[in-house]
Parts: sequence; structure tokens; C-alpha cells
Amino acid sequence: MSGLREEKKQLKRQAILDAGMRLFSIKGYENTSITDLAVEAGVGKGTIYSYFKTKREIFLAFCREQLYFINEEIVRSACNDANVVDQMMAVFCGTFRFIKEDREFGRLMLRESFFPGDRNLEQSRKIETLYIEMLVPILERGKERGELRPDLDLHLVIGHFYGLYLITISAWLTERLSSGDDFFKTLEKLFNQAMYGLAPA
Amino acid sequence: MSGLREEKKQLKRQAILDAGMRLFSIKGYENTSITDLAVEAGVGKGTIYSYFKTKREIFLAFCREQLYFINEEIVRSACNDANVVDQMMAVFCGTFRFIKEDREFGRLMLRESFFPGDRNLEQSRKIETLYIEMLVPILERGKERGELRPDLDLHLVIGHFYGLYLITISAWLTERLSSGDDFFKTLEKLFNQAMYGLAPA
DNA sequence: ATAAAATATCGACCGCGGTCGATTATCGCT
DNA sequence: AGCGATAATCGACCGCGGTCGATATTTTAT
Repeated sequence: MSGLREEKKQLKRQAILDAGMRLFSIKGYENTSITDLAVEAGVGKGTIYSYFKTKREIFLAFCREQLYFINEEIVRSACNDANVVDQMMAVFCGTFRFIKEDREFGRLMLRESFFPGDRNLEQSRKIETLYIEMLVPILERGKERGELRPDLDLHLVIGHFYGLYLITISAWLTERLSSGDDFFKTLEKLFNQAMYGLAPA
Repeated sequence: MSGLREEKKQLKRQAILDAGMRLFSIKGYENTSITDLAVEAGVGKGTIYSYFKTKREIFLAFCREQLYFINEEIVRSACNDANVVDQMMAVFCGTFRFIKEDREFGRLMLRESFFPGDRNLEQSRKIETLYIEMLVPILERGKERGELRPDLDLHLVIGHFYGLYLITISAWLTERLSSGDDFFKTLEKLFNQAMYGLAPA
């Protein structure tokens, strides 16, 4: 009976994550205290910190789960033959819809994903990986079809699109873009700028 | 003597800001409490909140001041005839050097600038304006010289460069880019990608 | 089976950012 | 100058995220 400890640990870890899923969904992040999570998960407050380094780490784990399902859905319903810009738009618009549902939520997720504290680096990376694995195939197919220059480093191209997405989201969060529609249009313009370049042809 | 009230208010506001400048520089943001600021500024704790909505707002005001001087320096020593990419590199590298000095500091500034809470929108915008006013002339001259397509919306171009800067900073903060030199090289590659486009010529 | 070592659990406790109503200082009016 | 009205000031107070040492549980060695 030497695995007893390990078994219980996994169970509790999951219980805390589940509590997070439920409470964050219902009450939101700010209105859910660590004590709330502890009660909901049936453990002591201190115990939570032997499974997660910060409250934000639990939050990021929750976000990752959500994004995972969203991205699955996107990939499932994706048209592999569409051009690169359209496919990129589909991916980022999917994430945006998630963010749009709850502004505060989205703001927090972006903060922690892109400018994470040292303690939350790991979760931030996991989310990043989620996107890289989804985007690389799209770009590879684009390269094969001759839509992209053959000499491009695909990770840099992902960074390029991601950066444009980031700044557009930021503009939306700071209300420089007011509607969801403005968001789409701006993002599309930027993506096309990226494709065809800023310099004259 | 009807201006007495207004006069005192301005004085106290500045005293709080000055206290922020000093303490944030010496002890860092996290290690400076509101109480510290209050004592240093010679006011009560509650009084601070009748001048600033949050601790972060004081921090952003401090950052703006710093960035203002950095940008002045950049503009002063800038070569107006250099090509657009070089001038953009000069601007963003200047900001990066500031951020590089104190990682935690930089992380916080980026968070609050790009994903600000509703209460800090105003300060975030002021910093944004700082950059727009600096970058527009660079791009206008680029357009005149024929380096940029004449039909471009310059604000979108600023967004484009800014987005690439953002994602590169994020990569540096999350240690995907380890050295300052990696940062420069990556940023330059991305800027050139933007100029010449991702699609084949 | 049992004692000793190792580890997991817990909640009292800390300092923090931010709030609020009691208190004090200034203003406008006669 | 004197007196309500108005606005600025303050620090006790709140709930929070996070810490830590005392306690309880499991493992290991005999």
C-alpha cells in the first residue's frame, strides 16, 4: 500500500481544480477567494498552496482547459484548404469570443499568459504550446500551397500573427476599438498588411 | 484667497507622485506599500486615494515620466534620414533598455499599459499617446521617401510595429528569448518580415 | 507490531490594497 | 467677523492572498 499517498494527492489536486472550474465560472475570479476554493474542494486553505503556487496558477490551469476545448472545436470545423489569413482569423476570433464573454476574465488571462510572474511561467508556456501546435500545421500547408515565402521561420510567423492579435486585443480592451466587429475588421487589415508587406511592391 | 484649496491640492498631488518616484526607484513597486507612500509624502493613507484611484495609477504615472525622458533622448539623438526599420528599432530598443533594467518593473508596466483595469485606462492612454506622437512623424517621413506604401493608415502601421514589439517583449519576459541580443535580432527580423511581407513577391 | 523518519494538512496569522464615516479645514455669504 | 455649507483629511477597519509552525498521517526500518 505504498501508492496511497500519491493517489490521494492526485485526487486532491483534481478536486481543487474542479472547485476552481465551478467557482470561477459562477462567481468570477475576483469574487472567488482562496478560502472559497478550499471549502468547495474540502481541504484546508494552506493545503491549496502545496498543490499550486498562486491563485493565478489555478486560474491559468482553468483557462488552459477552456482554450483547449475551444481550439479543438476550431480545428474540427476548420477548412484546411482555406487561405492562411482566413484560417488565422478563425483561430484568433475563436479565442476572442471567449475573451469577449467576460472582459475582466479575458484581461486577466492575457496578463498572465503574456506577462506572467516567475511563478506562473510554466502554465503560461503550456498555453503557448497549445497555440503553436495548432498554428504550425496551418502555416506549413500555406507554405506548401505557395502562399508563404519558403524561407520563413514558421515560429517567427506565428509570433508575427500573434503579435498583431495581441495589439488588437489590447486596443479592444482599452476601448480604442469599441465593438467586436471593429475588432475583426482591424485584425483582418493587420493580417493582410503582414501578408503583403508595408513596403511598396 | 479663493485658490488656496486648489493650490494645496496640486502641491499634495505632486508630493505623492514625488514620493512614488523616490520609493519605487529605491525599493521597487512590490516592496513599497501605500502606507510607505503616505508617510513619505506626509499625508494620511486615505488621502492618497482622493488623488489616485489605485496604487497602479501612481505607478503608471511614474512610468510615463520615465518614458517621457527616454523618448526625448531618443528623438534628440535620432537620425531622421535613416530608414523606417532602423528608426523603429531605435525607439523600441530604448524602451526595452528601460524594461531590461528591472524585469519585474517592466512586466508590471506592460501589464498595466496594454491590459489595464478600467480604473487605469486614463494613464494607459497617456502612455499610448506618448508613442503615437513620436512614431507618426517617423512613418510620415518614410512614406514621403517612398519606403512605405502610400495608401497605408499610419495608425495601423504603428499598431503593426507595436504588436511585433509586444510579442517579442513577451518572449523575452517568459525566457523564450534569453539575452538582450536575442531580443534585438528577433525584433529586427520581425520588422523586416513586416516590411517585405509574408507572401512571395 | 512498533518506533522513528518523512511528509501532508491545517488554520491562526501577517501585511497588503482599498473603503468609509468621523473629524477638520476652507469657502461663500451676510 | 461669524456662521452654516462644502470639501479635504485621516486612520481604524475589512477581506484578501499568501506563510508557517504545530499537528496528523503515511512510510520505512527493525
